[in-house]
Amino acid sequence: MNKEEKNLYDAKAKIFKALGHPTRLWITEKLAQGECCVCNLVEPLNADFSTVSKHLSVLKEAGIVDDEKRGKQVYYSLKVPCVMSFMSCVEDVIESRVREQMGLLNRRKIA
Amino acid sequence: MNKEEKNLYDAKAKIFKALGHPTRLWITEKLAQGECCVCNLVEPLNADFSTVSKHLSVLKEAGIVDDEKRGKQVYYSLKVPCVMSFMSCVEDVIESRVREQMGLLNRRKIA
DNA sequence: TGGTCGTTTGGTTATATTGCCAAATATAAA
DNA sequence: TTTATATTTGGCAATATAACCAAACGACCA
Repeated sequence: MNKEEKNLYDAKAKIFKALGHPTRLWITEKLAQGECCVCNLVEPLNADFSTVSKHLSVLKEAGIVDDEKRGKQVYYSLKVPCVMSFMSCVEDVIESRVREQMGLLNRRKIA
Repeated sequence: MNKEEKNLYDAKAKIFKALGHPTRLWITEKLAQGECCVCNLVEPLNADFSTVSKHLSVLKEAGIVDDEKRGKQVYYSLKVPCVMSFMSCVEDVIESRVREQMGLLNRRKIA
């Protein structure tokens, strides 16, 4: 893996990393339904304003969301809708894990 | 966000997190081309055996890869091919970021 | 049985991430 | 201009992650 290749993998990993936090994932899905100001994210997340703001900046840094200041508020929006199309794959992974674990339980029952 | 919902987001985030490391991303793409034993990953990654093994266990924990012991070797394989279909989206994100940055450069040149 | 090869596990240290608080900034309203 | 509101930034403490080394494990071979 040369330096250039390494940079590409770093860049890709950054995007996955940005999505790799429950709060940021929630925000991403929320934004998939339409733009939203920070203030409307804070309450449902039950987190500090600064915490939400920092999560948003991680998503922005990764190129996943966009922000636009309008008046006193900053509106964030999902920049890359294709992110959402991956969610069903992610859910597949989870489902298959659940199924496996049930399988293990059943085998234990039988034994 | 109730407890059950929180668990779902944790589980989803875990999958993104697992992919959120350049080495693990590289491994994932490598496995997309076919199964591979640990020994064949160590050299190209230029990393310690134990390091690679730990990365693999993160991917396995997340449900992304499967392992199978055959003789002395352990073969890992990509369990969820749909992961790869997301890569093009990730590359889109990167490309759009690059394009933006070039835009900024040009504007600076003009100014 | 003993050796060794491929792999995993445990421990340690360095580094990164998270979440909260307080303070700074910016826009709008009084 | 002062005040209030929405957001970001900086700093700090707690926690998580990463990489390396050494040691343990398990399958095969002599």
